[in-house]
Amino acid sequence: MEAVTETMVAADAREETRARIEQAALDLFTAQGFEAVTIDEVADAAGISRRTFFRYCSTKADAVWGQFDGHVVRLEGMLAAAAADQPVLASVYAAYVEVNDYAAADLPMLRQRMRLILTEPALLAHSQLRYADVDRVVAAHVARRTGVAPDALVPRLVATSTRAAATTAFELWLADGRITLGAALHQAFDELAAGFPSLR
Amino acid sequence: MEAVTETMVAADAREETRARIEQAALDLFTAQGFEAVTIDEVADAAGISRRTFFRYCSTKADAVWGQFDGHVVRLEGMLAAAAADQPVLASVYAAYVEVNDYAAADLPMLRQRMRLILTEPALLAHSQLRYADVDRVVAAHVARRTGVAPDALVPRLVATSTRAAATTAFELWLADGRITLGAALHQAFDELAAGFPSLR
DNA sequence: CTTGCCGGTGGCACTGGGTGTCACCTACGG
DNA sequence: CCGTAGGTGACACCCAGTGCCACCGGCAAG
Repeated sequence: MEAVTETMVAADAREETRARIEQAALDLFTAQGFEAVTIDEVADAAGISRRTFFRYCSTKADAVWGQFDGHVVRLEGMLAAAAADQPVLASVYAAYVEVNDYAAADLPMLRQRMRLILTEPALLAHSQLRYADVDRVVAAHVARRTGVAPDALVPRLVATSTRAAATTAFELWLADGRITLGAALHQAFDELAAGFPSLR
Repeated sequence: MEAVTETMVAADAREETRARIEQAALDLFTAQGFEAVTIDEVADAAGISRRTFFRYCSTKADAVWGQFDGHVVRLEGMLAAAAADQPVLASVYAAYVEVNDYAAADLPMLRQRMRLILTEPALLAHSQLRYADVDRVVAAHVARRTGVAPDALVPRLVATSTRAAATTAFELWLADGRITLGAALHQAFDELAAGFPSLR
């Protein structure tokens, strides 16, 4: 952090550091495995101290999640803006597809990130905490639209099973290099919403 | 560990120690919270050393899971023994209900365990690793019965979403003191299998 | 009875994630 | 020129988890 910050406002420098940490973490974790890399190594690669790493990422696992909070916020906004006459399940379906509509340039990094999250046990475990936020947002939406409590069966079930569908779509997208993420999401949601027609 | 083992075979003593660790862990975690309790405290309460704790539980989180491996094995057996003419989804449904058919005497401890797992963030995260085993078993069953690969969309999706349904049922059972665990499971699976009819 | 093996245990030291504290430095307004 | 505030690094600390070794009990062979 020397010449880089010269002509930079503080917020920009912060964002730039954040991105450098994330890239260093993704690369090191991909190359050597999540457990095999220490935080000191990530911090060194990002040109900061160990202590500063924890000021940007509250957890080692957090380093791979990027701006996931913004992701959740965008999903929440889409759900809130959904047409009132649209079926609830369809609105969740559409919001999941839209929030995961990445630009082509972002796909390689997304692949790297999701491969780590779904492959490394520690990151898979941690993902449950991040996805819990998503579930709360979806459950609140379903509850609002159906007039029941957010912790009732149907809102919770819709939230967890639609997220399960999205996760499955990501797994499929990662394993099969040909299918589009959007196509995988559509397949998974169609199966789920119809009660698994292909099993009858 | 002195007089207790007098008339005991080694395996019995081991099992008795295991149960003591589990009870101590559940009680301490419930009373003070998972993070606030150190392993030394659990070990002391169970009358063993810290090092021995890790010979029984590979992780602090593992202490609350009891004989979950046996659970998974039983589920696998039920799925393997399912009638060939039964619809696949129904066989998964039935196996989940049957494997969670606890004796009344076991319910308090199950409640304590599940409340911790669903309430404590660290345990919720860890649960993902345990449930991954369940998912593999279910996906393998669905794959076998439908003649596709275990990592194809439908087997994975059935596995993750049925587990989501089971988890939701547990949450409902915990929150609502009146409903039976079996009834909650039935409600959740019925919604899921029919594609959320209550939303139409 | 003694010797030697063997499984379970405890003690100890070490690595690594995460936190609290403090000193420093730099940019800013007075 | 001074004072303050926010970001940073260094250090000390706690705790989860691991490797290693020494010990102690039982048990079979001699």
